[in-house]
Amino acid sequence: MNIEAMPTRYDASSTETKWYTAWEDAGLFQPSDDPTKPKYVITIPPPNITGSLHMGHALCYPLQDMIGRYQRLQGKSVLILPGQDHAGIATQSVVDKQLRKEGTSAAVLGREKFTERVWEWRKESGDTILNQFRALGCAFDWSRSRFTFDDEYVRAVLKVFIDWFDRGLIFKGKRVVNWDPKLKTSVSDIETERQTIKGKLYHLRYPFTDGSGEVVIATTRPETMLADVAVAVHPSDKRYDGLVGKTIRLPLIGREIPLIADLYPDPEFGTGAVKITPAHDANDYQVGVRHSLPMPVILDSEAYIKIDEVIDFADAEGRKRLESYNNLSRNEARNAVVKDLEDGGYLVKIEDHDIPIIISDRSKDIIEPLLSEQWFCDQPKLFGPVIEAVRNDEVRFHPARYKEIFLEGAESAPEWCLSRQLWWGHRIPVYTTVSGKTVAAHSWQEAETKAGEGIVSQDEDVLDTWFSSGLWPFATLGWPEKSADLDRFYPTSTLVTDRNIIKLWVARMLFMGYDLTGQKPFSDVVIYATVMREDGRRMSKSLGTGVDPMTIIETLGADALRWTLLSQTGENQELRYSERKTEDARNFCNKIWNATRFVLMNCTATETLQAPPASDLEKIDQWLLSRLHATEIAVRTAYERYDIQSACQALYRFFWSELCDWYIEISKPRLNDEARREVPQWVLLTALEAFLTMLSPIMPHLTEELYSFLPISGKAAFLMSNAWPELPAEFAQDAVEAEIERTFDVVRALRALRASVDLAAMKTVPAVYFEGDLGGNASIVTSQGWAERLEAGKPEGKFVSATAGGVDLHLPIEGLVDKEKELARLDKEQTKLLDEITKLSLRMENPQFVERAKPEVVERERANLADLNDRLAKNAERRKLL
RNA sequence: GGGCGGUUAGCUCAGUGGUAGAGCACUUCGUUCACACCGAAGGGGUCACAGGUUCAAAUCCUGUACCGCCCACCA
Repeated sequence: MNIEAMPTRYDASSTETKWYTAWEDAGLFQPSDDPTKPKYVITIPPPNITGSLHMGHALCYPLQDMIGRYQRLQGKSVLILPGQDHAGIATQSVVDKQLRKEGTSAAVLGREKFTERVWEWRKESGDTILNQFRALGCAFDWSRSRFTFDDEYVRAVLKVFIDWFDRGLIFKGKRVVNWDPKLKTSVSDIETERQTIKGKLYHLRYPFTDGSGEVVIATTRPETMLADVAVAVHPSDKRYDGLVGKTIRLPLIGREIPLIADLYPDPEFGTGAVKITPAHDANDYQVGVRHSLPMPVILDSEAYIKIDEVIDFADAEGRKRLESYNNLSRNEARNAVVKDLEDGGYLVKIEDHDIPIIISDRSKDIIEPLLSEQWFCDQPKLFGPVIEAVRNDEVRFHPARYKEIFLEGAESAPEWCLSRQLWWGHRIPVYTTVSGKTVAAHSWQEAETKAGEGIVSQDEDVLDTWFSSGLWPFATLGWPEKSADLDRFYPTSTLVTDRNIIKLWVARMLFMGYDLTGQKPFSDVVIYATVMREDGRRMSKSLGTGVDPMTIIETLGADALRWTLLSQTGENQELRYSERKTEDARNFCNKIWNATRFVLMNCTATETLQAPPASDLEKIDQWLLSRLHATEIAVRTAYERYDIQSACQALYRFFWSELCDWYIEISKPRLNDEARREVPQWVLLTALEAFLTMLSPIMPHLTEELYSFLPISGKAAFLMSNAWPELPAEFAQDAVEAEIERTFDVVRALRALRASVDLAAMKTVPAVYFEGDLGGNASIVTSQGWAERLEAGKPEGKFVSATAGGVDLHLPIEGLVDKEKELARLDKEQTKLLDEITKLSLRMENPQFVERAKPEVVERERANLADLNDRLAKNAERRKLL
């Protein structure tokens, strides 16, 4: 490397692409073939093919890359397997939206043409996000990339469905589910959002059939009363003593419905009586099941009134009314029903009320709880081994608090609605025979063979996306085939994901893994923080509050962005992003660049250096190596605990403060001296190699570039394939650290003293005097305090003084001392000293403290007090000299 | 309603029993031959509040307030 050619600014963009290509060409993204190496495996959370990079991704994927890079340095054979999720509903609605822009739609095209169209779209732009992971520097094994619609993957999905169907773990049932009337499908909870809107609470009069009075109920959805099948009260509610069992005539319709007792109604709320509409409310549905009530549906799949299931139970007048409501929208029906209730004298009152609604993420339409026939999976049964494994820490969560959160969810898991009324997804492999039997099979032919009779149809629905993603850790490795990869890489090591999908995805992978492979799919689950804006608000594309990571990468670099996010990653549940922080990170990159440039300028010897004999090392060399040793331990233990922010803190402090601010500055005189330069050269190169290696998981590009310049022996082909530093135990020297820190205190005091008399930093003064013991470190004080020489004793003439680290410093003053300024400085010091002395004396005079506190604490405080008193006395003396 | 996390310098955050820390921002000084995306010095905090435990509490316990998230949602 021609050092003169190194610019004084680090250029991230050219460096980053250069090295990414080099690593990939060298095959470094694939696991090592060496069978003796322990393995480390991550299957990344497959992003949706519709996905585009956001700040959450910019944290999640580099975090996995960083863990992988660290494990690789630890000598492991690392596989990080990437891929993508077909993301049924998300993709279908994106493509459908495109079609609508073109004046057509999925419905017009039909199932087959539509699916073809989605495939086309995927080929065009489905890989965008994976390419963005490359820009972030993610060392993923692209040769093993998987898609949940790969042929082998589809086979795995079907096999699981068929096996579980045959074992009775998957079954068809009628339940109230989240229904999206716009997309006309059931949706999972994660695809919905709960909101509260201002609405009305309608109080309605429901008369008894025998004319003996009435029950008043309250509802926010009056239009659903058309499908009411009962009114429920709490059994302990005295107001309804003796009334339960009576029959009510449903207003407008004339249907006769019972007054029943159930634990569901809250006697505190309203009149304590609840109308029961089992087909359109999840709670009502449960009541309906308990009391074997009919469950008529009055809304169609687009949420328009549909009367055929209720019409037969209405009286003549009721039928006429129902006809008038038929095909009205939810809102129209509400208005009509309320008007008719009012006209009929059934409306008691209308109150303002906050009503909870569920919004579909994709369509933004209001979710309708709707009774429909769907496929379900018996999750509660499958959760058994998982609950045990998590409880026993066979699978560990980081941060650990998610363990309890997970267990609570797992223990109360409901049945899992598997079916979606979409076209983009794995079609449910259930076939109906001529005789009406159902059979699950891989194909039409297999179904016929299995059933022993002709098949008339296949189920139209597709599977919930999470069913296929649940197989991710093993289906990507070839399961159910006994493939070499499955044998070699399963179970995987760590799963990194967002806390929002613990139940939806992590839980499914766990029980699918245990049931289907008999092993845990991974050992550790790492939950990372949500990336927020600096003001604490969410980053949201629709609100325009997002920051595009690609723009940041282009202007400030992927390494700077990685540092920004990873250096804020620990056990926190959110972090705040601002571009300013990435500018700081960019500055850190530049500092590393320039410090390395400086070292290279000072290590121009053609042959590489050997470690000097220990006796050649000065205290300051020993100090830096000791700090390096401590930093290595801090960084390694922090990485192991996924406490990335602590690792970053240790690296930052070591590099900027210890290596740059102190060691390099102190070493400059030796580096400029031919005869003495070898030791600091060796120390700098040793520290730099270790530092760059330790930092490389977080800033892979910059560190790789600088490593390539280092004139050291035994270099790895790439820093990425280097080994984690193994530092000799002799590097650790606590006593040297303490001694040097004390010397730095003296230097700081001298600099402050100079500043107090307006002496510019770095402006050399002829002499500084001192009293006390500087050990062998006087030269540090001289050079770092910018003095030509240091002399023992007190100077002649005027001077100002300071005390630190047990040393008195005297700085001669030319001309007059600025008395007022000096007095002010001494006053300030005196106030501070007196304050501390008072506090400390009180403590020392407390016999309880002396008796009960640890002896070393008492001893330390005693010494402190003596020192403070000593400094107070000196302060007084210095006043007299003014 | 239940659970979890948070509240420390102007901002963003470290700090789990022994004299309050970092980065940024701010003030003053400085372009000296690694770096002005830099260096030196400095100002700035009764650690949300109230009790308690302890010789000693930002730190442990109890309660309160506010912010955020999750779960269950009262029709």
